[in-house]
Amino acid sequence: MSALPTSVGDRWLPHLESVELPLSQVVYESGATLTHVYFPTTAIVSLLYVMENGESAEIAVVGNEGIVGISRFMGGKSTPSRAVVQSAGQSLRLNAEFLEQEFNQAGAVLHLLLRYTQALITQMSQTAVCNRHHSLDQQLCRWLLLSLDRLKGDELVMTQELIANMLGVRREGVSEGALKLQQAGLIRYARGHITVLDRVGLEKRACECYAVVKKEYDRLLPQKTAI
Amino acid sequence: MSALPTSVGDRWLPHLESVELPLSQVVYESGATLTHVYFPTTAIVSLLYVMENGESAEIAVVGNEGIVGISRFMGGKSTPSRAVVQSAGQSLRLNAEFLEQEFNQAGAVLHLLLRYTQALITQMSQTAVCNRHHSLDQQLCRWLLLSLDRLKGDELVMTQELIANMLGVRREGVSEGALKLQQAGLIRYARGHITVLDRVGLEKRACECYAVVKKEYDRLLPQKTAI
DNA sequence: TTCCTTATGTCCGCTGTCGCACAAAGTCGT
DNA sequence: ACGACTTTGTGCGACAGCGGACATAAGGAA
Repeated sequence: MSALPTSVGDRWLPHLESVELPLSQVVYESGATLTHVYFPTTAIVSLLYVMENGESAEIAVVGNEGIVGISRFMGGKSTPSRAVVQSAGQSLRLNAEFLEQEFNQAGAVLHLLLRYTQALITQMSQTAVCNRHHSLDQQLCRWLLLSLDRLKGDELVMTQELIANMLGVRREGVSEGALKLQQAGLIRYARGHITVLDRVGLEKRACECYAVVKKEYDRLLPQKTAI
Repeated sequence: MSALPTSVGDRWLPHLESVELPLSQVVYESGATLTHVYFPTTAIVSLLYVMENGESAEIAVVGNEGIVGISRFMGGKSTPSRAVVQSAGQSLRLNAEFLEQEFNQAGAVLHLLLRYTQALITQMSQTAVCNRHHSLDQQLCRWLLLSLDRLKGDELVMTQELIANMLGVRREGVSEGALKLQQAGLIRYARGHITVLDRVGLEKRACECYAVVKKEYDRLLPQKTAI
């Protein structure tokens, strides 16, 4: 965060410490609680996800424009993406300006919002890893499970075409994958209706990505959350 | 954010509004400034990235556990990933507890940190899209450019093996890609040293992902940032 | 019922990337 | 200068997923 140290100036200076970061040094380990947050000046740090089998993929790269360790704390007005309803239903809605006022007073609500953001970031990272390393069949299982967790019951109302669009693959690939799952007795489907028969079986076929995301959501957003 | 509305209670209630979200509705469009933030109850909303050619990939899925529109505002203590130094050099370091105290007082520093977080999220999203849809050659160009932006000069000190690990691909693939770039006169390299000769040429060969990420970093973190 | 639209099943050749094996060339320590 | 190690080049078979073309089947509307 190149502009940060100089402008914050006097208040931060006594707490800022210059360190060397040699090649291949692990700045923080998966799952570890950070003791420091880093603002690289000339170093570049890669955020990397390492899978169970040792394969890995870079999620992002951080240089002097940024911060390593955002998980230890957590605006523009828009984001370069689109949001599409994937399943019809109800929703609550809050005025953004009001939310902004709330937010400016910080407090417990703020921290909840930020924890959710961290969970969402985990999901995005895992999506990147999954896209790189896992088969269409595995990704289909992951996707079904993630959707199922967000619905009551065991039925999804969505066509294979829609799923293909969400995963960014061909519809035919989803058809073949779904057929295998049906033949294995894990799901049953017909014309836009998918019923999950064997949830545990799906979890076994899915890659680790589903479990990682689920675990992190549970950790960061326990149901008993009280503000 | 299932726990949020009930616990915040009286203060938020007058501002909360229940709406229907029909299938295929666009909740917010790429690049648009949001007027509302959504807390789905029974609906599921997919965050989708649409490429220039119309192909798309889902970045994340949000149900009643979450929020649609985090870009309109923005804590666990760790994250399920590893951070590895990718290029030796110096760095500043700030005590995390001190940062947390600063943070709790909100203010301008907070907003800068959150804007950076949003830029980082863009990079993660784009990585996921890129992994899904673009060739190794394109991704190599993107990666070289992103790294180059974080260094002074035009030379990268890193082996093709390391690059392969970062991209999550085979070393041989990187070798072939690098060879093409050298034969095209865009780069020159030897045993862990890569010199970029034609930056514009690299940008032309890269997929749109590089430009999207760069543009968003520039928008959210302009160099003249003052606190 | 009949027709039309939507959803799913199946086949084929093509291409990019993988996994593996090994050669060639450069660098470093002694 | 020599050997050992690191880095890069190259060839080859295997295979997942793509693109395209069609066939089949299940609602829904008239």
